[in-house]
Amino acid sequence: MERYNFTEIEKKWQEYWKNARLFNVSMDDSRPKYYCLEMFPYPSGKIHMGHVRNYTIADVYARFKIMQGFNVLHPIGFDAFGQPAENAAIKNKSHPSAWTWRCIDFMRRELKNMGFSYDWEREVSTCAPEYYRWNQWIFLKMYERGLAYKKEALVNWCPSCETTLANEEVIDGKCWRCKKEVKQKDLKQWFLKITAYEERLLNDLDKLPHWPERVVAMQKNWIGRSEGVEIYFKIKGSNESITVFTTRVDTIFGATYVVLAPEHPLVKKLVAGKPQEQEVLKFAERVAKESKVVRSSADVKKEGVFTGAYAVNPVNNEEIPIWAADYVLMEYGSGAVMAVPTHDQRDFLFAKEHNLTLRIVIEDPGRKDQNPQDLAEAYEGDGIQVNSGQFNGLPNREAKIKIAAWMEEQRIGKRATNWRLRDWLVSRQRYWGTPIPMIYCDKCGIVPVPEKDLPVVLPEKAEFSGEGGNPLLKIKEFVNTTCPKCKGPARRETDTMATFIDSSWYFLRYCSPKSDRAAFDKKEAAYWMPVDQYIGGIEHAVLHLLYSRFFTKFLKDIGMLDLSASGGDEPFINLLTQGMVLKEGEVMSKSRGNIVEPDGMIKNYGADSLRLYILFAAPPEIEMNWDDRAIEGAFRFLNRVWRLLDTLNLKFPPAVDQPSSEKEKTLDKRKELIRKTHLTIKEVSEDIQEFKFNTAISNIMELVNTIYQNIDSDIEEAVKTVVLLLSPICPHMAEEMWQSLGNKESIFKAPWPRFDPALIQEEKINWVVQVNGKVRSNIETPLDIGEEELKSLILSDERVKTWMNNQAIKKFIVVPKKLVNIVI
RNA sequence: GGGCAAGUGGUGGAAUGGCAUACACGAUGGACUUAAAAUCCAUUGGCUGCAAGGCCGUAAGGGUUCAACUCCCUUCUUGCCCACCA
Repeated sequence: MERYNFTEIEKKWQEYWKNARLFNVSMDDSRPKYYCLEMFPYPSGKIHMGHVRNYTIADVYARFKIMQGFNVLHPIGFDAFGQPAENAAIKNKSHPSAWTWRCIDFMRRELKNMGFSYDWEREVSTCAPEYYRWNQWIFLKMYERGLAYKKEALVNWCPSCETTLANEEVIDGKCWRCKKEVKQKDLKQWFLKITAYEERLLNDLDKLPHWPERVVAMQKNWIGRSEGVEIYFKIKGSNESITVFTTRVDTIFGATYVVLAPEHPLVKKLVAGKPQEQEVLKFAERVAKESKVVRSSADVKKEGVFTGAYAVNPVNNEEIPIWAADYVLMEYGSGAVMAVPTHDQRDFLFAKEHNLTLRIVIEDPGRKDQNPQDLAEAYEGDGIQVNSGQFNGLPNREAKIKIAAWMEEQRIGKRATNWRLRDWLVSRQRYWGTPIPMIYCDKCGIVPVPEKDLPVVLPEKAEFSGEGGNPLLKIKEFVNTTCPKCKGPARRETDTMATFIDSSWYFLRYCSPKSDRAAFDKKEAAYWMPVDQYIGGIEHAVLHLLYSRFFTKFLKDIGMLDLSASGGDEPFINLLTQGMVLKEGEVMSKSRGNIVEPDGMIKNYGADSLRLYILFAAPPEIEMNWDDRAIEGAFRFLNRVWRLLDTLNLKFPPAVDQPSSEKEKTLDKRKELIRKTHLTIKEVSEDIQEFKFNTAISNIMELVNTIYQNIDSDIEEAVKTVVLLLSPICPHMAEEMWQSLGNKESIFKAPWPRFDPALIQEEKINWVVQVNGKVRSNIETPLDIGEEELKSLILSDERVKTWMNNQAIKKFIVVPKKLVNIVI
């Protein structure tokens, strides 16, 4: 037989799948549906090993589910808007559109070479007007409901990308894309009111038991709910008051000063006309210029100035100084805090620096009657209230509740919940994105583009010089328009949408990708949604996954999306976050020059070898280290499987007059092989179901090894099983072998094999015998042995006797069918 | 600073209370070959012993248990996330 010609075979079956429309699906109530989704790629030009790993995991699962009888939706598309295309256009003096579509063509071909089971008729690209039209439509729906709004705010500005960024896109004070430092800028920008959903986004995380815990933790962290009390401090000699938020109201009697963020609006008012005015304003100005990175680094010395004004602590009417300091952030809470230096480390450091009053109000149970001046650091633990008026003597946790209630009664405070989540800034001052469908009219103000006028098409003619900001600003035909209300002259919004909007609902578009009546067909979406299995990188744990959850809830609320089948409003039921692919412990990157190209691997070893290797090397969730030599091992294994066909075809019927001892031996071998075959079906099915592909593969390898060890018995059933079990992982070779085994239809029309529990039963038990917990012997017994019989058998074992050395048995522990431990 | 995850042969990893190192990669030796490739066979945690065997061994230390890579505590290291969040 000819050797395994993967190039030819892989091409043959990819053609076959396409022509037979094997993976093109439609609604079918006779079978359970299964929606298997991977995070669609940004078309940067080439697929990389990260994509290969992500999509191979998904593909194995999709094919596995097909064979299990599910109606499997497994789509792909391209997240095609975004800045790299624009940068490439500037660099190559071309157009982002041309660049993007070229990249898409290239990547599509590469994906096809991998043999993924996509329904290619559902492919979407977010940069097509048929797609982004619905971004605009959803935006308008949000605008109608007050969830899209424009406001002037201090926003994150990346000077190098020349655009604004969402909070989620600022990592360590730097731009997530170009890693340059982000500046703060006062701009009027479009926001989506994701905070209107904060409570649901938080609480519904508990309805996602099949999400990785750390993703849930990261989202909880990001939404950042904290409960506490808002307290109102009157300002001495003024009608104004300062609102502060605290989670430690039990320390209120220890508040010895109040601190405002330097940019707090009250600061200017407080210092007006005071001797401190110049100093304070200068300080505020200096802090405002500081970047987020500098300001938020924890080891920086806390700086601040006294405003000259005093506040009144409402619980004891004490007058305490008001300071402005850089360690208080305007973005969080009310931009003002009550400072309790004895019980908050930041306040402690600041108070020490500026010689402010310290008063202990919660006693450290380990150090009673301490002098506050002797403290080396703030005590943030629990204890008993002291110096706290009528609350003295209470444990602080109890006091916390009582003080809050009392303050509400006295109307000097109110229980409050604070959230870290901010509204989503979606305006981008870039060309290559969805135009925000809004019009500015001098007479009518902000006017939304009427639905019938959608899409607002991105004009083709634009110049990409890289200078002078957004190219859309310079396109007169685009900017100048008429007001839909008064028909007078008006201007279009030139900001485009953040591309994370595109990916916040693409999984819905896949359900009916061609629909020109709606973003998605309600019936189709009701059938396919929610996504049963979502697979992608951990880097989207907050951004994309949070935004998609928000969009899904919104679309359900406006009656677009019917998720009654799943009883919730979450888009993704199961989530798998795959690990990265590394080379020698480092991320593959151009600058490091350590990129392994999937294309080259396909050429040398075939897609099946690549798929097999990438799954075998490590469990999907953890990072894997690429090893050029190990993929050869995968290739060798596939050849070893392939050669089984030779063995089968060369087989002669067994000689009739075999000696009886030989016959028995053959029978034994056959039994052994059947047992191993059924055991492997069981193990591999369980492993694939749980994404344990590496052990699934090692189990298949063991079965292949067993076949070779019993090569002179009847191996046909075992070989057939190997081919079936391997088919989701190495689909091309499996199809070819399946055909060689005499099957006329695709292996993916065949049912997933089942095991017979009776056949995997062991005929004997091999007991592990321990003496004092150490393995000392092995004993074989029939299945139905009684405990007494077992005991006497074991105690008569020579090795056991030696180790027991006639000592009395203290305990005799039997683990059924496995192990015995004799304690002496 | 807080949170989460992980640490097992030369390497990737397996075992999640019950024979630690399955399955591979690599290495060494051998068979086949004029030779090479491919393939096949054997060995492959450490120490010790002629051998049978014994002892040690899952980052370090302690604990629970008849039994611990697995559970608990302490420490160290690495990775990720969050972070002057009041």
